[in-house]
Amino acid sequence: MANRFVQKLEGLATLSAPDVAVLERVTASPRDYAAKQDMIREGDRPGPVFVVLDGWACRYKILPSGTRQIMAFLLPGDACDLHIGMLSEMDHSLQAITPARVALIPGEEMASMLDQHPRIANAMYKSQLIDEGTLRAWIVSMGRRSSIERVAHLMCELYLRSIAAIGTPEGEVALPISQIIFADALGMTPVHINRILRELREMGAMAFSRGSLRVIDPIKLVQIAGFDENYLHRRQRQQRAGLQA
Amino acid sequence: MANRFVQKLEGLATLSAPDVAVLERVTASPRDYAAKQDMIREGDRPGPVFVVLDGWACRYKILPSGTRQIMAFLLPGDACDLHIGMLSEMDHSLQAITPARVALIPGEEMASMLDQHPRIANAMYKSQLIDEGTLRAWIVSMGRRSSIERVAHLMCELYLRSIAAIGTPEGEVALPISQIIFADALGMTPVHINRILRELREMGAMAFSRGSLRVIDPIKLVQIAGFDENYLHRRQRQQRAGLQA
DNA sequence: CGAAGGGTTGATCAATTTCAATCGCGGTGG
DNA sequence: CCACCGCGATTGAAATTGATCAACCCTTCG
Repeated sequence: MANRFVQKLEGLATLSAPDVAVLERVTASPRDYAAKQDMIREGDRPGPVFVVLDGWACRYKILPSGTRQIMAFLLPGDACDLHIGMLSEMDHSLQAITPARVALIPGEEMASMLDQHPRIANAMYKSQLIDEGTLRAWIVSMGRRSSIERVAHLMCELYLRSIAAIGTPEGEVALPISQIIFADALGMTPVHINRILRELREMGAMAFSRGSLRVIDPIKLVQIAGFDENYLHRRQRQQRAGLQA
Repeated sequence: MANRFVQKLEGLATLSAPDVAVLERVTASPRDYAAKQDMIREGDRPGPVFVVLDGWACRYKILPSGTRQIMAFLLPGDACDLHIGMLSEMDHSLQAITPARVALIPGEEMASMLDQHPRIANAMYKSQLIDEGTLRAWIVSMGRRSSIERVAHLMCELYLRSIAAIGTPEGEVALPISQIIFADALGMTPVHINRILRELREMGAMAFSRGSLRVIDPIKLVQIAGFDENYLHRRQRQQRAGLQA
């Protein structure tokens, strides 16, 4: 049974048996991180490429004021930048949110893999483009959406990404995220997140509680969020379970 | 005299004469865009890679409500994503802010150049990493900085980037940006931008007027912004004029 | 059993938007 | 040459959103 990383790349390009074998090899000895453990910190010299095989992680930055901003969530199968090693210093930190299993791929190994396996390179570049699009979508949310729209939008995104990554069974999706973490991701206070979640619940759009998201009225949720899934480029992928339906 | 793109890449890696020759060739027939003209729109099928040789451009997205969010500024020498052609649909638009001269490099030509000129590939990947870091820095600003900090931060960024791109003579830097565009980039209203600019002027930190930025007290400005230039990774580059002075 | 870390709620405060006018300048047609 | 127009800049006042401050609750875990 292939790991989440291999599964994800297979969804982005048609890989040969040798391609898969190489991917299996470079992810064969993953490292485990505890929840809240930093994988690498701002200011550190970057080394290997991080690939999350299981669990959730995030990119974040702490400001002088002590507040934190999360800039991205990494779900199973997601990787940090492929060329991370080219820079002399990390400009942000990576942290496990849940206990996580992470493959560390040395820069040279990554380079030769990209060089010798064009299909892998193709899938990984696509994946990176999608990550970048997600970054841009976050900017749009933070800049121009009200807090309820912002929360709804992130929920839509995580709902789809989580299903794509984990392949969840039914209407209820596990998002192992505290309200505090949502606050750090959305640039709001935990207090306000809490109130907005209540509002969304009372509107009958969705209910989030104890790490589990239940989408009650998908159409309403998408509408509130002004959500347009095109930035996730799911058309690139094989199977796709919808949010609209 | 090499164009801005070549100059920028030379700042990121040591290029050979053949490297430079190839770069000159692929940028030899640029296209001109008028101010406010779209280069490509959300939903369009991506084609060639865009490289801005002269003038300013931006990435943006229009929301259903009609508001606009700018996600990045492209200065002379800056390029859009190298692998843009891999996706089936643009998830945002590109627009010239000023009249701009732009090289369009076909995907195949780009691919073979990256393949055959490792130094160019190196420089371009570094450049892309820096662009991504800038994206993340914007998220941090939008999420966790007050409006005065946010404005000050963007001014610091554009001051340094503009000098790096254009090589400006003295204390006064040309930023061909209206207050409306700043508002669209910072997720604020033009009215509020105006008031914040006044405040920064009255504090004696900087003065922005008619497309020209004068940094009056660099230390004060950096302090207000909580600006840490590490995300621009200027250490990667050759010459560097400071903001701290 | 006690402590810690979320989660929840109310009351108040502050930042930013919204609405509404006015101003100024560069360009254009008469 | 000059009045007019359109767009960006500027300012004031009112309305709104979200943050802050302060409790208190609940569950988990050592």
